[in-house]
Amino acid sequence: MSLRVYNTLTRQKEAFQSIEPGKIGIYACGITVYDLCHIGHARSAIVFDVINKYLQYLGFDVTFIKNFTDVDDKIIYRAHREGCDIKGIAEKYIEAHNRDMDALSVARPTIAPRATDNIEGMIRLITTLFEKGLAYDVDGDVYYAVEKFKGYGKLSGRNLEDMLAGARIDVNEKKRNPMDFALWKTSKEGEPWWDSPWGKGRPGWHIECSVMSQRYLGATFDIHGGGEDLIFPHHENEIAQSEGATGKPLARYWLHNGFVRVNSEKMSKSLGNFAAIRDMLLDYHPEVLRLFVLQSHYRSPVDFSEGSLRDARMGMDRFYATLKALKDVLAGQGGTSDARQGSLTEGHRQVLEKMMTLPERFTEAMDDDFNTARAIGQLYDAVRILNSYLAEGPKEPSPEAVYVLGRSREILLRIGAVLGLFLDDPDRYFDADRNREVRKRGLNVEEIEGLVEARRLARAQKDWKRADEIRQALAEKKVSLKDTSARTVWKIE
RNA sequence: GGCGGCAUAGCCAAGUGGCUAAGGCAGCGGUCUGCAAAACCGUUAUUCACCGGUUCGAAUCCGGUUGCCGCCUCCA
Repeated sequence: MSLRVYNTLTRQKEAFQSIEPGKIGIYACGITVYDLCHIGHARSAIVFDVINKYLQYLGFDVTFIKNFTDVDDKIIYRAHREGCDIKGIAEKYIEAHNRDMDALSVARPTIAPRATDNIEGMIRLITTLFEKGLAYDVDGDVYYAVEKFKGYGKLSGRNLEDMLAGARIDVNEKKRNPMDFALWKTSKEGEPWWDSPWGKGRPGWHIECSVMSQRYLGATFDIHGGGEDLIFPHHENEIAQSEGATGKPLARYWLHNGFVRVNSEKMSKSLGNFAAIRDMLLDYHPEVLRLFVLQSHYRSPVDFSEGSLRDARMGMDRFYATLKALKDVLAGQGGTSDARQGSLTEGHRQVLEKMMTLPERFTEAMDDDFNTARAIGQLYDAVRILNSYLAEGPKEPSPEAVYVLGRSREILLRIGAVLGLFLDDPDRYFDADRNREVRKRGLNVEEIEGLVEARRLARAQKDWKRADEIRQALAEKKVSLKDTSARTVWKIE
């Protein structure tokens, strides 16, 4: 089986074939840099990060372009409010964006171009559109004449008549058709401006993506992606601009991720349920966020809530508990073994063979339109197999077991890396998790450890009643204890 | 008003024509444990919103009904 992807343009899954063998160009619409990134940005970024990494895992040489739109009404407004220029706002939020993305283990794009570095290209493209009769200017504003582009509406599945029937379109006397959109706008007093054949002005919203995608990936490239809300008007307009100018298809496959909701309602500023990535990361390990996102298919809507994230945390704990067990067993053995695959006895061999089918089951899931949810199901299966194997084996693992566990861990980590999971050290993961949970619940580490110590003394005297009272008291604070032969470890439920 | 999507166990969520309807969380029974926790084993949907139809065969295709949601305006 080979890769199939759902193409918004054709509304069906198609066999994926790159334009150039072994190479893939992806353009993902980045953010407009006027505010902190929220979990909707996080979802989109994580989804396309996994797509990027998976294509690389398949052996493709991927060029991944994600832009910053750094000139726009909202940025101008923000700059006015904060008393600085748009460059200052852009720098601030690009830096914040990069920090958030790094924290989420989202790989940096191959190139992250900025709109304001491509003004000349925009002017050239608009000039071409003029030459093709697709653009017109009115008092320094330039519009795209959508009626002149016959494919207009093909991506979003609309036609101009239907859209005009909807009454929510700006009345703008300057436009020949209400659906025409701005390519270039006259700059008002106090707004940033660039010289152009149409006077001092600034670009419209969609033009930058047409220019930058063509600059870095050519007239036609493999994959264009973004959130589903960009289908219309943004991507529709990009198609009109790019294809209108070049006469060639802009992208072969259009991929769009579904929306994020918060507590079952749409995330919006007016509802006050905007969750910044930065704030979420105070409460959850970044991989908990990734796991949560990847547990649903990328095109389905996803609902963030405390409960759903708690479940994701439980799942992530399960993975890391196994990784910790593997780490501990292998550390005790120096991680090496003389055993060989061919000489393994029955039980060991079966476990290793199951583990060795994991990559192929993973690929099968991912090849089906990046079905990360199914892929994660396979990882849980693998974890259960390993836990069972660990539970059955003797305390001191045999060289065979060390070999099997070592190989298994490699496989797990290699696949996890494609999803951006299992990148942390298990001990660090649990330490950080405990600190976060203690802080979130306003608990006191010294107090908990004092009680744990008191219980240890009680247990040493076989005062089970006292020991159980302490356990009960801690349990009420959601602190669970685990007695091991050496010591008692605790964790927040 | 136009366009589109979704409806699978208590919750989350795969599966989109045919083996026993993945997996996670929660629950229950067991093993382990002083008691627990974790882990493991077993168990939890004869059924996929509802009604028709196509088919040897449908959760999966078609038509209708109901409910929820998104886009059509800035938006990942």
